[in-house]
Amino acid sequence: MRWNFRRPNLTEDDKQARTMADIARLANVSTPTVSRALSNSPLVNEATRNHILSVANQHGYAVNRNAQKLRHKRTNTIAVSLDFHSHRQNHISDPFMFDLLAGVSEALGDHNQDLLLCAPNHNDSIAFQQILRARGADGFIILGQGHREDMLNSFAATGAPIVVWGAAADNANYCVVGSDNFLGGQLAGQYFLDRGRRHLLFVGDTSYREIRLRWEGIQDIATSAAGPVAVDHIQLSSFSYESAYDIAIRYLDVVDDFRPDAIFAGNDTAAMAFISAFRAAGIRVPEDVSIVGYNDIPAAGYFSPRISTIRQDTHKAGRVLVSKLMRIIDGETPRSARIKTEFILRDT
Amino acid sequence: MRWNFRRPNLTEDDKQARTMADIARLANVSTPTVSRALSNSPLVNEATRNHILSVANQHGYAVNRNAQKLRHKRTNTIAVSLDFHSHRQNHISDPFMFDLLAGVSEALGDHNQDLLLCAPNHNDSIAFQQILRARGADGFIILGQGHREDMLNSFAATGAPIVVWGAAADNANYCVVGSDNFLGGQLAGQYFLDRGRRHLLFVGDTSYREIRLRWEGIQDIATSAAGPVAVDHIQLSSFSYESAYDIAIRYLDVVDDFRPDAIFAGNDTAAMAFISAFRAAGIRVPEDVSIVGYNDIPAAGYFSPRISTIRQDTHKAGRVLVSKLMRIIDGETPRSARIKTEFILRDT
DNA sequence: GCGCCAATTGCAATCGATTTCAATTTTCCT
DNA sequence: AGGAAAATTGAAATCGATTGCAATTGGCGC
Repeated sequence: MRWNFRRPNLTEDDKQARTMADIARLANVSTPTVSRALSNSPLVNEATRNHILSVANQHGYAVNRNAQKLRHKRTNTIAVSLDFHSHRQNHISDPFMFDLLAGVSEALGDHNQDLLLCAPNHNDSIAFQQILRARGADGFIILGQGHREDMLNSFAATGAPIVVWGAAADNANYCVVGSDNFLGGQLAGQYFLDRGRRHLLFVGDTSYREIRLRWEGIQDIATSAAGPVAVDHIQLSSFSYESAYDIAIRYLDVVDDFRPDAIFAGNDTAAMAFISAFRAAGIRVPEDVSIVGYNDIPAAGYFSPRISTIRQDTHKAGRVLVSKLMRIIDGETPRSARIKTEFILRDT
Repeated sequence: MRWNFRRPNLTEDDKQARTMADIARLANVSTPTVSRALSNSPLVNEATRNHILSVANQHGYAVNRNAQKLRHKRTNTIAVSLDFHSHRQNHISDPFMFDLLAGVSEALGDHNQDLLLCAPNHNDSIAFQQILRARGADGFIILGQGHREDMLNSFAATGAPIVVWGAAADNANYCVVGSDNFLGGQLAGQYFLDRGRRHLLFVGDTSYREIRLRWEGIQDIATSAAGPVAVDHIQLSSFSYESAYDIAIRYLDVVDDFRPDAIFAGNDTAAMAFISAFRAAGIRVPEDVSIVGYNDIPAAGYFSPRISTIRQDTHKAGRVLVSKLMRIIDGETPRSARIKTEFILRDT
């Protein structure tokens, strides 16, 4: 029983100083007074408080969070749902989610909230409901791409405090924070037009709303441009490099009438795959084809050629998600938000 | 107050069915009976249990976990410490930690444990102790590179149930799970020798024990080889691509007597940086120089050239970390473990 | 019909904190 | 000095579950 080992250099009293009652006894006061002292209540005399605090410190006392949560009916815990499984299944290798999680973790720390990390097995809201009902957390931050929107709507309709990373549907009744995907598409489109490109190609899985918005952004720029601009689209079904590479090769085989001079990829990995495939086919990048990715993953900066891309401020995103959720828990109904999205010019 | 919204299609009773007492009243039994029914105690009559279960289900009842934890003095929660801050600061872009976290998350789920994600501000054990004392978790899984080993030793000495990802020091009194770094180094070294390479260069920050072991592994192979084999070393101080690239360039400038014909990099990102720098200097890879990385990040597979590397089974790692910790919590003292480490042959 | 044992069930105490309210002491003013 | 008001403190109830022990019921053998 290694963990019952007791540090040798502490006083006899210490072994029992685990509860508030212990501290109270040691400090010659009652439990309520200890409680008040520890929570900085103005009701307790300063001298008394200092005494209690020093006793508590000496004994390395920490308030039992479970008792506290039970009594307060508030957990100061936020559940973060991250679908590792589909992340793996879709071969998403972008470190994007990790950065987002880091931002959320940091922001929750600033708000003194604990982070309960959940990986929902099924994409239904029952598991979520249970966590709330069991008072395991006060609210939810839902990360990961491609949520069942109807599920989230009904979950939010129960009054559950949630914020969701992604792109908001028009009928969403919950708070969504995400990149400005439409703008991202416009930025890429404008860049292409500025370079005189006229045959644009969008590569990405438009069954995801976020990706679809990127597509719509580039279409928007194309239609409002002076002169004719074509926008084609290749559907992707996986986020993996290999899959994108295969699709690029197949595309080159099949299509011989239309040859794009600019490609906007839904993510950087796909952009790299297309560059490799095109180069293998003797098409020069960026001379023959301009390429823009999305997310600005580290590899985008050191791929050869260095990939121009759309960057979103992930750290800020985490912060915004948390602050929105805290406001929801406090009774407000903050609006959905889009975070800053910028074009990163590199070689392609 | 959006979250006080009540679903309209439920019965009147429902609004009060939040506690065990509510369910007891609705089922015409006492609270202890409900408790026993829900925990599948053999003490309760089967018919009674079924009735109670159906009532509880109907009302979407979930046991209050905080009350339960308080009473049981066991939280069924594992704290996972992940130092996002130093991760960012060191510009670690490998998705390695994310994969590890995914594995841990999945394994904890299988063990019915909740995952409390902590990002310790200071690298001292006080914050950890507090979590244990406050009964926020039953044990710790510590991820991330470069822990203060003395800190972990003293933490473990208090009897805290912990497992640590990394490489074990000889005097470590806690359970460590990690890649077989020494073997990884040997594998890389053997590969080089098999190709007839004689001037090996190790690139990595040997102040990390894990990295140092990789270095020692390749040295081991070199010294036991037939004939003379040189092993040089370049110290890295950051995990970023840019930093490694700069160091590679500087190295090429300074050194003109010794020209390595094989490079083993402490991580794939550094391997890519060195390849780029060497190629920019007109050195051919893999013709003039063989290169092996570590971790097998996705980019290693689609960098050009595709990078040979050492892969560790991250998912397995998460599983092992968790099972070791559960055993520690159950009173055993499992031994440290190394997980499978294999050489991945690609172009370099 | 009676006593005994096994099977169910409920009462009350408990886990460790917080909060209401009452009790006590101090302070301060006239 | 007298007394109201303010400042401290503690007793007891409470949060929502679990468990030891006692109480009730039914079954069975004789």
